[in-house]
Amino acid sequence: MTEKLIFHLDMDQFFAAVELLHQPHLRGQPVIVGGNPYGRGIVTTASYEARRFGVRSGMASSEAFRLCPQAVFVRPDHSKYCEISRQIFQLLREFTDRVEPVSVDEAYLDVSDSVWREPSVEALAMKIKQRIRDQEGLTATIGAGPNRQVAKVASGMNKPDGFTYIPASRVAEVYRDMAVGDLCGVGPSTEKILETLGVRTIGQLAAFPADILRRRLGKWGDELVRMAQGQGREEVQTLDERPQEKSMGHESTFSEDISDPLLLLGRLHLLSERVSRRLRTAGLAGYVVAVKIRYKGFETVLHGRKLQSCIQHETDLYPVAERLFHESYREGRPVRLVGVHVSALIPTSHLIQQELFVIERDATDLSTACDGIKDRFGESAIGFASGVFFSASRHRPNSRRTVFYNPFRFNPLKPL
DNA sequence: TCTGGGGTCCTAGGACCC
DNA sequence: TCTGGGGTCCTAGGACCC
Repeated sequence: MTEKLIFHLDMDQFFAAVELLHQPHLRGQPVIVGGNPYGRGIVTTASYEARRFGVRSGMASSEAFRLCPQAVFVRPDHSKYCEISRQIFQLLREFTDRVEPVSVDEAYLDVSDSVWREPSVEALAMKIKQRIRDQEGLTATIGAGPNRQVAKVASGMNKPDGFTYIPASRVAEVYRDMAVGDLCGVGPSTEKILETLGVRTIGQLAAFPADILRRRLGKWGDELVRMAQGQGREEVQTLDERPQEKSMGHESTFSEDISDPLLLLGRLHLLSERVSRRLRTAGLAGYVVAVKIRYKGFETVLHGRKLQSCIQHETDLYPVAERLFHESYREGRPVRLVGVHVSALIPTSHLIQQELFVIERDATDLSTACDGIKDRFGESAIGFASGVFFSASRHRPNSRRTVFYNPFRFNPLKPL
């Protein structure tokens, strides 16, 4: 059996790059795609110019603004990114039919069968990068290796617009002095645990006794050692092969903390509607409902329950969410976020036995009618009265337009 | 400084049954 | 009256990823 060759492709500063394509006059300036710097948003993507000021994705927008007050803040426009992403994935399938999307801007490609048509691994990677540049005007970084984990580490080594190939024979040498945090799956918490064991580099991790690690990290300990030794999954799953979703949910953070149960329930109602609409679109129903409440101070509680029969419509989902909310909400405490999640999903086509899936005829008719209106006029065109309060205030007429929050240009939120 | 929203996977404790 | 041990299911929470 010949060795596999996996590519990990990562678009460079994708959201920011797309914004720069649409607004070329912003080139060379620090651009931050993310939430309102005066509100509770976070940075989704920072351009490389903004990163020079220490701005990182995941950081609070307010913090990013403090670090880089001259930055141009742009509200994310996901429909724009999805469209370009779709075109890129289509292009990738010209090189191999084994493409696995990880997110809008990331994919694994199994190029084991196509690389032989090219003079080298690098030549194939350059060809793919060039195609993306020609067609979309965007740059990508590619990492190559014998499996997904190695390819992923490789793509992280040389960004942006880079290419790195780590053949199996060179993994140990390349990994030896790299930080354990460079492995995908090792976050701050695992890194801290490893540090207490005296493990800082991937080389040290590869030689660490697996049984000690297993005691501290469970199964994950074994997996980590294997990853550090350069082993990993080789298979790439195309969209058709991808397993069905396991859970679906929506949550939303208030611009200010709220402790009025009626307002909290109003938002829960709106979220229940959105979740059930997605369930219907996907042809799924779920047995487990959970409500999430994040209080002021970030303390988060999740309260859920498995139901006798599975549900799909908001007329079934919301009452359950409401009950769960009343069971767990600590009266009077300010809340920053609420969420509704449905899991233990099953395709409705599998529900042949009538008793397992009792749908009220009225609920179906109502949902179908609402879905039709939303399809034609948009998501906020119709909703339950208790949810509309937020719906109306959130969806301002110009909310689809890119908004500059930068106070030196235009600040719709706070006078200087 | 103060932390979005969409997910997946794993663990641990308690209930319950045999 | 006190007490096992294994297995499964449910629930809550945490770590991590993009």
